[in-house]
Amino acid sequence: MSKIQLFNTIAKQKQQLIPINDKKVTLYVCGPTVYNRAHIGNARPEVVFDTLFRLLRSVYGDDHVIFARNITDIDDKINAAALEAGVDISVITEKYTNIYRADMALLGVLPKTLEPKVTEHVDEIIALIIKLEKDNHAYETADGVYFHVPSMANYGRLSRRKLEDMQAGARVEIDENKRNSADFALWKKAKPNEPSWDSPWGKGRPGWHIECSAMIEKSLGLTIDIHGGGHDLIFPHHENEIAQSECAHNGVPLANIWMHNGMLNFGNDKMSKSLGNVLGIDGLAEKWPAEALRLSLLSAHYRAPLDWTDDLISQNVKTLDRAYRAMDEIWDNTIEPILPNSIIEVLCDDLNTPQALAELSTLVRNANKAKTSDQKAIALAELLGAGQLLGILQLEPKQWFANQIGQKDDGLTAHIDALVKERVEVRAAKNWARADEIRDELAALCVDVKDGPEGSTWRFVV
RNA sequence: GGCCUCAUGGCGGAGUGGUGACGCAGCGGAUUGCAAAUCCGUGUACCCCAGUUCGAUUCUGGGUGAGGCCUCCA
Repeated sequence: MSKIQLFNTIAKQKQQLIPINDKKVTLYVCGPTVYNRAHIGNARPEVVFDTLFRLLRSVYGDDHVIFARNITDIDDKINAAALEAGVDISVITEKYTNIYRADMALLGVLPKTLEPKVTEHVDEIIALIIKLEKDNHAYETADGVYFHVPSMANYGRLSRRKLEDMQAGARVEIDENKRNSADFALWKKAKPNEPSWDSPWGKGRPGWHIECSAMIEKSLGLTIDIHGGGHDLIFPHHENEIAQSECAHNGVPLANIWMHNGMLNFGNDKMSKSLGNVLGIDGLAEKWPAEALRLSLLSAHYRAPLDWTDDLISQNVKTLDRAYRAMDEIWDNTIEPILPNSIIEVLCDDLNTPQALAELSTLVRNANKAKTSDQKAIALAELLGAGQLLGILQLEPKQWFANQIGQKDDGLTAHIDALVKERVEVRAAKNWARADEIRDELAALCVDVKDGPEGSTWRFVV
C-alpha cells in the first residue's frame, strides 16, 4: 500500500498519514455558508480535497474513506439575505445549497460521503456547550455563552499564537460581556425577530466555530485523520474548533493532520464584492470549459498561492486539448482505466499535482507514440486512469471537441462533411488552390482538417 | 506590532548538497502538395550579502521584496 505524506500545519512538516482505522479513513473539510453563489476561490479547497479524496479512495478503497463537508445554514449573512428577500432562511439556504452542489459537480467534484448541516445538529451543539460550561471552559453572559480561552493551557498550537501577543495587537473593540478579548461565542442569544432555536440559555443560535466540533464528533468520532480548509481558516476558526473539541474531550486531539490550501490571487486586487471582481463559478463556466477551471486550480501546488488569470485558464485549455487529441486518436470505449503508478506516487507526496501534470504529459506523449494495438490500449487506459485520479479527462474526446464551440446541429456537421469530401476530391485532382480555400472555410467554422494517407479527418478546435 | 508563507528561464510551475522537471511561447529538423497535428532536438533561470561545505539554487544567519492571517473572507 502506498504511503501518503501530507504537510501537517500543526507540525509544520510533512508527515506520513497513518489512519486510525484504515477501513474508515476520515476527512473533514470546512464548507460554505449558503447565502449566495460560490466564487472560484471557494472552489480551490473543494477541488484540492476532492483530489485527495480520489487518492485516498484509490489507496484505501472506495468504501473505506469517509469525506464530510459541512453546509453552514445558520448565519448572520443568511439572516440578512432572508430578511431582505422577505422569506424564511430555509428558502435561501436550500437555494444556494443546490447551486453550490451543482457548481461543484461542474468542476468534477465527487459527492461527499456526508454533508452535515448546522440546523440538523443544534441538539449536539447544545450538548457540547453544556459540557464546556460544566467544566468551566465556558460562561454565560447577557448576550450569549462564550468559550473562555485562558481556560485552555495550550491554546494557540495550530496558529502559533500567544494569548498575550494577540491582546497586544488586538484591534477588536472591547466587549464588556467577555472576560477576555480572545473569548469567542459558542451561543448567541436571539435578538427580537431573529431566527432562533431553544436552548438552556433561552432562544438563540450557535456561534461560528462550534458547529464543526459538534458535527465531527457526531459523524466521524472524537479524532479524525485529516481536517482541511483554506489557509485563512487557521485562525481563528480551526484554532477555536480545536479549543472547543479538545476541552470537551479531555484533550483528545480533534485531528491528526491539518491541511490548508493557499489563497487565490486576482491581480493586485483582492477579490471582494465592493470591487465588483468576484468571479462566480457559473460565470467562468460560461466562458471556459469547467474542466479547465479544475485543472487550473490543480496547476500549482495546493499550499502555494495561485494567481488566477485568463492566461492560466487558457493554458490549461490547451493542455486538455492536447490530451483529448491524443485520446481521440486511439479511442476505444471498451478500455477500462488503469491508475498509473507514476501519478499515484507523486500525489502521495503531499498531493504534488504539478508533478502529476508532468507525468500526465509523459502519458500523452506515450499515447501519441503508440504503434501497436497493445501499446494504444495501455496508453489510453493510463490516460483514463490519470484523469480519474485528477478528476479530468472524463469526457469522450468527441464530446470535448464538440463542447469547444457549443452544441452542434446536424446541418452544420453535414455541411462540414460535404466540404471535407469535396476537398478530398480536389486534392486527388491536385487542385491545391481550391483545397486551401476549403481549408480556410473550414477554419472559419473552427474546424481543423488533417490530411493523411488514408484520407482526411476533421475535428473542432478552440 | 505579532504569527505564517513565498522569492526558479519570456510566461506558468516542480524539484534537488554536485549534469536545474514539465507545460506554453521561441528556434532547428522529420513528416506534409502547403499546412495543422505529431515526433525528435534545442537556447535562456534558481532575489541580494555572509557562513557551513571539496562543492549551495538547495542548509544556517542577515537583508530586500511579495502575499496571507491577527476583522464569523476558502
